[in-house]
Amino acid sequence: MARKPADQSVNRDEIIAAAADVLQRKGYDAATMKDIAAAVNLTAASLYHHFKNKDALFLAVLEAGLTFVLDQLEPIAACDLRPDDKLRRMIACHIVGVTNNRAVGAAMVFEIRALMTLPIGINESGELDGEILAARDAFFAQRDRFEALFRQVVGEGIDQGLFRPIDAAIYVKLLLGAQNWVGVWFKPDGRLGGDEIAASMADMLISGISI
Amino acid sequence: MARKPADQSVNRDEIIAAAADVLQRKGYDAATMKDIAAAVNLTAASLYHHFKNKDALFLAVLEAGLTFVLDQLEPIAACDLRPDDKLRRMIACHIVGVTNNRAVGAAMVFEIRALMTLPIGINESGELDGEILAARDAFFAQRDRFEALFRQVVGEGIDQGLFRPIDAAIYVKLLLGAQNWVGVWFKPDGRLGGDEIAASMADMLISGISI
Amino acid sequence: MARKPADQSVNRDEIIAAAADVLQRKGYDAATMKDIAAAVNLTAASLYHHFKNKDALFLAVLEAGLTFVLDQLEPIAACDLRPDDKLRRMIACHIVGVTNNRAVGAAMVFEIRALMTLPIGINESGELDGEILAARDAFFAQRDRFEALFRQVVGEGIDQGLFRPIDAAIYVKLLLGAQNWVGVWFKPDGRLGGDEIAASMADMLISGISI
Amino acid sequence: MARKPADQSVNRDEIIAAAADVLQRKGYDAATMKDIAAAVNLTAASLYHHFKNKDALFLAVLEAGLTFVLDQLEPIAACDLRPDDKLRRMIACHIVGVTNNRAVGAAMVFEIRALMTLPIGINESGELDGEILAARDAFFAQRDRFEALFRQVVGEGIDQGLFRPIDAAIYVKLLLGAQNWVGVWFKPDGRLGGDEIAASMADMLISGISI
DNA sequence: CATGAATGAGAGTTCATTCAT
DNA sequence: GATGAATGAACTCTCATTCAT
Repeated sequence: MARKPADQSVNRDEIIAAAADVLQRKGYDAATMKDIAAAVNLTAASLYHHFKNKDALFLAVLEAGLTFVLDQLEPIAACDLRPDDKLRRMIACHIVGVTNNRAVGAAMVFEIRALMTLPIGINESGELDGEILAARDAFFAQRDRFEALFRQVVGEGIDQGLFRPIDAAIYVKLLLGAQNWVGVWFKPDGRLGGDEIAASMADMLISGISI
Repeated sequence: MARKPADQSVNRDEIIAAAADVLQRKGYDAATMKDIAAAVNLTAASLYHHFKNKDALFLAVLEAGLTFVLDQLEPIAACDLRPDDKLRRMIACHIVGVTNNRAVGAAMVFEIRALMTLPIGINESGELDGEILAARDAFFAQRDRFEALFRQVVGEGIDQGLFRPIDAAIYVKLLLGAQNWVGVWFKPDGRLGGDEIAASMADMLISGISI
Repeated sequence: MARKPADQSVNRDEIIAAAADVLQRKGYDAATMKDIAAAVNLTAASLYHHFKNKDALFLAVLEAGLTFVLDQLEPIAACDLRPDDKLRRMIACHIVGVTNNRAVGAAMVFEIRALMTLPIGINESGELDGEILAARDAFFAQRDRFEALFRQVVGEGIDQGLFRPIDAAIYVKLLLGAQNWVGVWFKPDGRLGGDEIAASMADMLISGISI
Repeated sequence: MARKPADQSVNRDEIIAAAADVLQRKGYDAATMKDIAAAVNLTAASLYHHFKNKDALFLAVLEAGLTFVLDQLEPIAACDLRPDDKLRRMIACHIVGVTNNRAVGAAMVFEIRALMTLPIGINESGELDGEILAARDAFFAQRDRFEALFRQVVGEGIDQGLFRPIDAAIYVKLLLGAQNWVGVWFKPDGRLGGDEIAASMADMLISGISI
C-alpha cells in the first residue's frame, strides 16, 4: 500500500494505508510521524495538513481497519443463513482481514492498549480535544458493535439449539483473541494462507460450542 | 547527592514485579524507567544498579513471567493424566497465570513485537552484548518450549484418538491467542474470576477438537 | 512548540565556527551540544537538524580546520621556492592558522586522542555509520597528507644539501609538536602576535637542521 | 603500574599510578572513577577513602608526574656542566619521562586544558575548596618552576655565548611543545625508543639556537 | 500543499558523590 | 577501609508539533 511513485499529491487514504503498515510493524509509540511521512514521500510536517496530529491519524487508521471488517460483517450477520454458517463466515472474514489488510491488523491486534492508556484527546494545554475524543468514542462504539455482532450470532445459534448454552460473552472474547492473535504470528510467506488458517480455525472454534 | 536513608532496600525481584505491572499497563515503549522506578520508590538512575539497562530489565520481567508459567506447565505435561485432562489443566494454568500475575501477562501478551523488533542486545559501543543476547535467546527458547508443550499434549491426544486429527500447530496458535488475549480484557473486579474464565474457556477449546 | 521567529537563520558554517571555539576551549567531552547551540542562539535539539550527532559535528569542525590549513600548505609545498624558504612559509602558515582560527586549533591540538579512542561512526543500532566513518577516514587521510607535505619538503632540503641528513620523520613530529602546542598557550592579547611567534619559531626550527 | 594482584590493601601511590594510566589513555572527562577503581581492584566508593574527590586524585597524578621529572631536572640545571650539555640532558630527561612514565605523560600532555578550564576547586555548593585550590596552585607553581628551569639554562647559554640571543621564552615554549607532543604519538613498540627519540630531538632543538 | 528550521518535553543513560553497614 | 545502594545533575538524542516561506 502507498505505492505512489511520488510527485502526485497524496491523499488521506494513502496516508492511512501507509500509516497502517508502519503502525502494525512498529506499534504506536515506535511509529514516528517521520516514518509514516517517508512511506508516502512526504515530510512529517506535511502530514499535519491532512491530520490534526498523531492521535488523529492513528485513530483514522483504526477506524479504517475496523470499518473495513465491519462492512463485511454486518451483511453476514443480517443475512438468512444458519447461525453456524454465519459465524463460520464471520470468523473467516475477520481472520482474512487481519492477514490481508494492515489497517485491520493494526486496529485489531496491537493498539487497543494504546487507545485505552494513552492520554488521547487531551491536548498539550490539558484541555480535552473534542474532535479527537469524538473519534475515539466512535471507534469504541464500533468495537462494541463489532463484538456485539458476534455475540448476536452466537446467541441466535444457542437459541436455535445449534450451539450449547455457553457464556456467549466469554466465547466471543475467546474468538476474538484467537482471531486477532493471527496478526501476531501470521507470515505472508508461511505454510498456510490467510484463508486456510481461517477455515481451519473456524472449524475448531465452532466445533467447540456445537451440539 | 545520595539522600534516601531508605526505609527498606529494594531488591531485584521487587523491581521486576513493579516493572511487570507498568509493562503490562503501558507496553515497552510507553513504560519509562522513571515509571518503573517510581513504582518502587526509587529514582530512574537507581534502577541501573540492578539492571544494566531497560532491555535487561524488560527481559528479566519476561523471563520471570514465562518461567512462572512454564514451571507449572512442565509437570502437568509430564504427568500420567489423560491428554485431554492435561490440556484442560494447562489451559487453566495459563489463563490464571495471565490474570493473576502481571509478569505473565506482560510476557505473554504484549511484548512479542518489541522483542523481535528492538535492537536488543546491542550496546552503545556497537558490540553485541553477550549477557543480554543470551537472555533474549533464553527467552525465545522458553517460548518455543512453551508452545511445544502444548503441541506435544495435543499430539498425544490425537494419537490416543481423543482428539480429532486437526492441525496441531494451528490449534495451539488458536489456544495461545485466546488465552493470551485474556490479559487484554480481563479486569480483576469483573463478573468472572480468572479461574472461572479458565474453566469456561478450557471447556470450549477442548470441545472444539474432541471426538 | 516551535517558538523563535529567528532573526536570522543559522547555517552549517556558523555552527561549525561556534563549535570550533567551544571545542578548542573545552575539548570533546566537556563541550556539550548545549554549549555549542548556545553559541549560535539555538537549542541543542536544533543542532540535530544540521548534523547527525555530536560526532558528525565534531568531525566537520576538524575537517574544516584541517582543510583550511592544508589549502594553504599545498601550494607552498608545490611551488618553486627553495626548500628552506618553503618550510619557513609552511611553518608560519601552520602557526598563524592555529593562532587565528579556532577550527585549526581544535583540529590540530586537542582532539587526536578523542578521535582515535571514541567509538565514532558506530550508530545506536550498532551498525557502522558509513557517512561518519567516511568523514573520519577522510580526516585521517588529510592528516597523513598534512604530515607528508612537511616530510616531503624536508626531504627536498636534505636532497639538495640544504639540510643535514636528519631523521625527517622525527623532525616533522618535532615541528608539529612545537607548532600545535602554540594553540595551548597562545593568548590573543599576549606580548607577541601569531605572525611574530611564527617567524621566531620558524627561524629556530629551521636553523636546527640547516647546514 | 598498579599490578597488585589484589587482596592486599591498596595505597595512595598505587592509585595514583593506576589513575595516571587511565588518565593518559582516556583524558580527564572520559576517565571515570570506576575505571580507576577497577584498575586497582576497588570500587569507586573506596577511592574516596584515599582522595577527597576526582579533582584531588587528578591533581595528585599531575603533581606526581611533574615532581618525578622536576626531581631529575633540578640537579641537572644546578650542576656544573656547560649550558648546552645541561639542556641536552634536560630535554632527554623530559622526553624519556613522557615516554616511560604515564603520570608524566598525563601531567604534560593532555590535562592542561582541563586544569585551566574545569571548575576545579569549586565544590557543588559553589564554595571554593581550599585544599584543592592549594593543590592546584602548587601544581601551577611547579609548572612555572619547570618552565623556568629551561629558561634559566637557555639564558645561561645565551650569556655564555653558546646560544644565539633568541627569545628564550618562545624557545622554551617550542621545546616543551615538541617534547610534550611525543606523548601524543609515541608508541612503545615503535621504530625508535624513548631515549633515541630524545637524543635525536635534543640534537635538532639545540642546534637550532647554537652559534 | 509542502517543507526546512526550530523547539519544549522528555527518554535513557552515565557519573561523581554520599552514607549506612 | 571497603562497598552496595542510592541519587541529583547533566548529557545525548528523539519526537511531535509549529510556523514562516
